[in-house]
Amino acid sequence: MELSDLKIFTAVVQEGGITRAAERLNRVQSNVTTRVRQLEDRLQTKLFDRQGKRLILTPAGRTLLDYADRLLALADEAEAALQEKTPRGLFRLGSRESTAAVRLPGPLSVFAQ
Amino acid sequence: MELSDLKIFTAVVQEGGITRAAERLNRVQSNVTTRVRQLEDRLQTKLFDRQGKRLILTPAGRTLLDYADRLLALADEAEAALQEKTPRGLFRLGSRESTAAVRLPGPLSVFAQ
DNA sequence: TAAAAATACTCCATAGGTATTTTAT
DNA sequence: ATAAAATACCTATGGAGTATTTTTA
Repeated sequence: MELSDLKIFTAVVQEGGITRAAERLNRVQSNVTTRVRQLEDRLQTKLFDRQGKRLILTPAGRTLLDYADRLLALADEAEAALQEKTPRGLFRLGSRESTAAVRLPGPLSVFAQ
Repeated sequence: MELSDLKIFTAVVQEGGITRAAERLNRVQSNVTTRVRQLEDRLQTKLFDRQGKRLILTPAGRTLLDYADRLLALADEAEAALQEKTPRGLFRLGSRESTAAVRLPGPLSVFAQ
């Protein structure tokens, strides 16, 4: 199961159909159809009940949808965190005691809080 | 960014090297090398500092690791939830008032709580 | 010099596209 | 008759492997 599978799956649910989902995803209808089926195969779970055209979420589909939303949101958050230009992480600084006392308080006060 | 990328990334961190990660993943060393580099390219972020053999996590890598762990755990949880054989979801049941009063309390008590 | 990462290449699986058919409004 | 999903088939991207080279401990 990949994030791209979940992106396609949620698009189908949100758009209420494969064709419209494909349009939004800038993909082709047959591709979306196939990806959804493959996802169902891999998970060994039916995600939609096909009543002709209508695609209706199964309870399992509903369950997956909840997780998919959370996973995609978390993935977005991760990517955003990495784009942060603000320096992060541990910063070690060494100096002589005398220098530290005189020189460091000013510059370091920038990072207070 | 796909879950398989994150699986590879975390394996490299946990095993402390590409070769050992490759072994654990039943993949080949060059493949793991490439996947890690591609991930860095896509995210436009260096995840490791290469000091010769040694791979050392950058702060950004550290950040991604946290998210990766959460994402993979959540994905596992999702798959597990779908394998649950216990029926889930909304269950609608119609009956005549008289039937309901006499016939339903017994069977339905199974689902109490 | 031994062990690990990087590089260059080859191959194949599969994702994505085109065209058509089926199905249900 | 229309619109959407399924199916069959083709193409090509990129993931995975083999072999080799580079690097540093």
